[in-house]
Amino acid sequence: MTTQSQGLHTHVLDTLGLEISSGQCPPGSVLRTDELAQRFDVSRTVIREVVRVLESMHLVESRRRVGVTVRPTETWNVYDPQVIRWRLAGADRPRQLRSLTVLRSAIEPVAAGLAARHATAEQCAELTERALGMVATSRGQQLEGYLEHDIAFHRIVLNASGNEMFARLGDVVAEVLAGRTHHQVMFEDPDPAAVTLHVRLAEAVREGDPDAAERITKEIAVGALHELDVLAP
Amino acid sequence: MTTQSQGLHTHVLDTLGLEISSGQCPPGSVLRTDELAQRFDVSRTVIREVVRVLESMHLVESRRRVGVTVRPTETWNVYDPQVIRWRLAGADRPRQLRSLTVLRSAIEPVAAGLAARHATAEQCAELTERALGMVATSRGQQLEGYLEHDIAFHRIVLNASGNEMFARLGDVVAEVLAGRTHHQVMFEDPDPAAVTLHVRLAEAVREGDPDAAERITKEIAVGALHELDVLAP
DNA sequence: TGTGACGTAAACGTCGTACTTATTATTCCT
DNA sequence: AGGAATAATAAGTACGACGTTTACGTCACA
Repeated sequence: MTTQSQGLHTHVLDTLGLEISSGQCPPGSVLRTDELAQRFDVSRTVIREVVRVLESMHLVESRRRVGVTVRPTETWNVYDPQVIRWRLAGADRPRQLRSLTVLRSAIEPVAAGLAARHATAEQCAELTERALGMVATSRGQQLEGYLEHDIAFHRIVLNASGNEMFARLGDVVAEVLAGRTHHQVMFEDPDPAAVTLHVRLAEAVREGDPDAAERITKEIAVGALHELDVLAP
Repeated sequence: MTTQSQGLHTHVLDTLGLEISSGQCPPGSVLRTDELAQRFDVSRTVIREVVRVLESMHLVESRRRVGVTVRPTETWNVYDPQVIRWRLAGADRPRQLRSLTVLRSAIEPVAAGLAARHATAEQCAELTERALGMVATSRGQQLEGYLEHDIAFHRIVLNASGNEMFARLGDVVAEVLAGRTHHQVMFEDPDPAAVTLHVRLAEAVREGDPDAAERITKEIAVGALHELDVLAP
């Protein structure tokens, strides 16, 4: 489901990554390259390359004479978008969503403040456009359209902050928003208050008011956290 | 220099990663697996595994009939500790240090607030211990000892926040602090004000005062940013 | 002259096998 | 029982072959 067929490597990586991050292969489990090669009906070469990638994500550790052991959760590269995707698709999506939302609540207000200082005219324009898009799709079960605008909106803010680390968090935010829309039980239209806050944030950025931008973004974050508390205890 | 000789793979990966992230192979450059194999005097197998890892970090992209092309900076996994290490060791360490410090200034105050709520007695004890260690090593050119305590201190705060994403930022903070101490021109002892703030933060966490913890951490962050402005324009 | 189809070669992708090396477990000797 | 020699195991590395995709040049045709 996650991957089409763009290469054996991708398929095996995706399957193993998902199995590991979903806890199906708990930390300490041992995998053997030969077994994996047999199981996926691919050569050991492919398996080795996959293992090397998983190793670079600190999901596994490969030692001679012992095999490929799954490492404890604390060592995983949880900022790797791939890992995030796997974990959001797996077992404890709620816990994961909460962690990520808390992270957002720390980052995005600061990023919005910086954006209010550094945003270009073009960025302000697109931000407003996206906010209006959110308004337009906020009623009548247009969740997919709303999601698209929402993701774009937050991505612009993060980019406009001018900080590379913030900007690169755009993918993470996208995963979170998408995860919320798709997996969560979202039978209702988005919270009107949130929509309003996005419009006001676009204004604050356009007017170059860092304090307002930061404050408003904090409100958005609080709302998101509250939403999680309500929907997933 | 970065790596001893724990495997050909590691050596090649480290060399190539450094060359790419230092801009020596600018985005758009094309590498050929055969050439690399020849250059490092290893088999294509090793090169392929390295390329796969670099690909998973989004540093390169491998396409048939084209070769391995270096991707633009915006796509790199800048949260990967390995990438961070490479970039800090490379050309634009100043810019990198600034980005990371801004990131810290967003994360750590929130993390400290959470730590004040969630920290265990044991964590409080070790935090105080580390703060005292910083005091003890703050004078008389004991930079290495100070660094060790500093890193441990911030790691405890991030861990005590109870948020996995924050906790995993410990490595990043460690890299930043180490980079500052080692590469920056630090001919003087640490700022006494910073030392005091750490002691006060340990107190605030111990007393379970989230607001104070957040405020004090913000001051620490401001100090770190200011220090950067002074030392690297 | 411009445009399209077509063929070709260059590079990665995959495979199988053989060999090397590190590490663990076992055995054997004292 | 304890320690040293030894065997077994699984990953690490190498090499060579073939498959597959695809950029690019060629040629024919309008």
